Amino acid sequence: MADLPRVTIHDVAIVAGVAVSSVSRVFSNHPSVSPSMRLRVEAAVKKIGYQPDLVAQSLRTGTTRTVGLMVRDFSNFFYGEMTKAMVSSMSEAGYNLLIMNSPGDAEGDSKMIEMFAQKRVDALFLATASDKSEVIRKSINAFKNPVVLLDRDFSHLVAGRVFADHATGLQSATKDLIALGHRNIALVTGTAGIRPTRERCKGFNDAFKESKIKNGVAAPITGIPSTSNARAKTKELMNLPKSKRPTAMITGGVDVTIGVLECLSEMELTPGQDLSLVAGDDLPWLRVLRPRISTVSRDYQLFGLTAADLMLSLLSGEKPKTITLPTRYEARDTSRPV
Amino acid sequence: MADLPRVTIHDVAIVAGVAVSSVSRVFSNHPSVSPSMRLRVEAAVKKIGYQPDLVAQSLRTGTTRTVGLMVRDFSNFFYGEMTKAMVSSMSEAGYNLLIMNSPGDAEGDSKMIEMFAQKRVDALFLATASDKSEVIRKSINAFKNPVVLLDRDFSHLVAGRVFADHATGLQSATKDLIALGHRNIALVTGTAGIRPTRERCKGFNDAFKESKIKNGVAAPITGIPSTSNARAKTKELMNLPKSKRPTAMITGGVDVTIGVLECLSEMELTPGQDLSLVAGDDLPWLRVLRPRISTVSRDYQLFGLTAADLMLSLLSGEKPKTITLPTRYEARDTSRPV
DNA sequence: TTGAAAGCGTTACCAC
DNA sequence: GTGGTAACGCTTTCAA
Repeated sequence: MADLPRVTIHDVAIVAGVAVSSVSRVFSNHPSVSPSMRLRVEAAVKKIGYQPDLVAQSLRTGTTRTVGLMVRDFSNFFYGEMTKAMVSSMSEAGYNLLIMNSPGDAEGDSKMIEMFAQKRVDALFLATASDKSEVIRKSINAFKNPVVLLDRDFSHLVAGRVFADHATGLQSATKDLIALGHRNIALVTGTAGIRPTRERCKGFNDAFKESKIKNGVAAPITGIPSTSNARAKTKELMNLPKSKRPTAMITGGVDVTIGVLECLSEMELTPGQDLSLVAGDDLPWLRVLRPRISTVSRDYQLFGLTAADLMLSLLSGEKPKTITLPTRYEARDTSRPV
Repeated sequence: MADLPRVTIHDVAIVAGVAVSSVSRVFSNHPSVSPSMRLRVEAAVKKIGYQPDLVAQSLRTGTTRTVGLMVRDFSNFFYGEMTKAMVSSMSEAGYNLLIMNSPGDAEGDSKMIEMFAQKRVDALFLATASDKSEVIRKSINAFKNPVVLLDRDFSHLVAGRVFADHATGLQSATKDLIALGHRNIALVTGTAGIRPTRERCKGFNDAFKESKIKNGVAAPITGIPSTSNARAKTKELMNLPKSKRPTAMITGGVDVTIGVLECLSEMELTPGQDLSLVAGDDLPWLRVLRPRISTVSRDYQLFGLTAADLMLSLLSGEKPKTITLPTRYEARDTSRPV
């Protein structure tokens, strides 16, 4: 436990018999350093095992080579895949990721962002709990380094944005179900406070408008944040009198999908038979389920990769832009005629 | 983009008309600071919107209140749940998590650990690619702050350890299958370079030894790291002539489970009917699968929580210890007589 | 209780 | 090309 004193650039200077500034130059590949100097310094470094202190470097240079990442739920498969891709890309470029859980409320998110600022991160990846909150918007605005929003759409905010085109996928799915004769379709999804939900609702509603059917029941059910919530809501829907019960369901988000499936399986209802079902997000294990569930899918890792690329471009001084990634509706065994 | 100069403790001192040291004392709740001083400083802080610079603090105090976390795969459900729990617990205690992907090889892991050291993290959570590598052992040893190993068991290393008792769960599962008449059971799992695999093999082999059956084929198949590998290996096994084909399979790890299920479903083989199957790790969606797959389950979030608690105890100066968390075999529809 | 000043380990400017 | 030195923003003695 004896805290042996740290080996500093000073020690290297002494051992090599040169000035600290020269040692520093060697490390930063400064143009004007003689070969002999480089050799002496490198020998000394090897001899005493010096490693630069990144904290001191940060204080001096004002850059930490650390980027903050805040999401709501790391155990969510989408965020897991995304994080994995981001960590790889960013670390290749010499950046580390500092992670925080979004507390789930605006005040909390705001505090987190300020925390990141105090840690002096060079940039921020953000999937905030809401993208309509003025408090959050303010703290993002106060943060003077690059920001990339992950499927969040604050207005009047200079930031990079990566979007998934949920609307188009959802619209295709809904149109297909309508074409199959469904009139009462339930879209069960998360809070309207964030973009993905709003986009899903939009695609859903647009499909109904477009097809001009009468008696269509297109009431998106939002505010279902968790697996257990989704399970309960599904039960409620399935227990409705037959005339009011939806003949098809569309889920929004991975948690909701699991909850809906859990409920159906509890109630011994078979999707594709007792009702039609479209999962609003793809999951690897959906492939082993029988019947095969229709999905609106997209590439999660690509999302992370794209966000990282965008971030690196911002970090190198380019202008923020918005990139929208496609989603694709895949009809499988559970898109059936009424 | 005009980088307005940072508001420092110095500015506060000037505005409040006091010394910087006094401002510092107010912030660190030093006992000897008069109420009037506190008021003046707080007013000044509010007036100019000062927020302490954590990097400068770190350099001065030698502590970053940042803990490193290295795992192989954030998209793995287990690590996701674990990470989530850790981030919560640690951040409650005022610590942030800096994350890195394990490159998957010893040299890479070693470099990452040195990187963490340069970033001066206060401690390290580690799920290394191997726990038999001397290179990795050395870099962990060179790291002078607390370390908690996540289901990794380096010998001769002072570190906290959190283990899952895979052996017991696997042993129960294997015994059950043997009792059901299975003699040729395939355990398909990851690399033997890490503890979970070794423990699973141990439990598996112990069950065979203990039951003293003759002609038992107990050859664990290790070195299957990914979903696609598992799928290929399963295909190979299922295509074996009937006399050599296993009548039961046990998977080790979440990726393997998915791969095996994918293959079975491709080959139109039904677990519980065409062969018995035990998933060596639980997953939330296993509950919606029919037939219901037998599993060896454990509490993932508890794992993260326990690791965080252990870490905090180390951080407060307590001695490292090893905590082993239970696993539980749950026979469901896919543990069937031969 | 308060203030002055040293120093944490770097980098970058300025002489030489 | 190299060396000295002043910061970076903070905490922590040490005096007063």
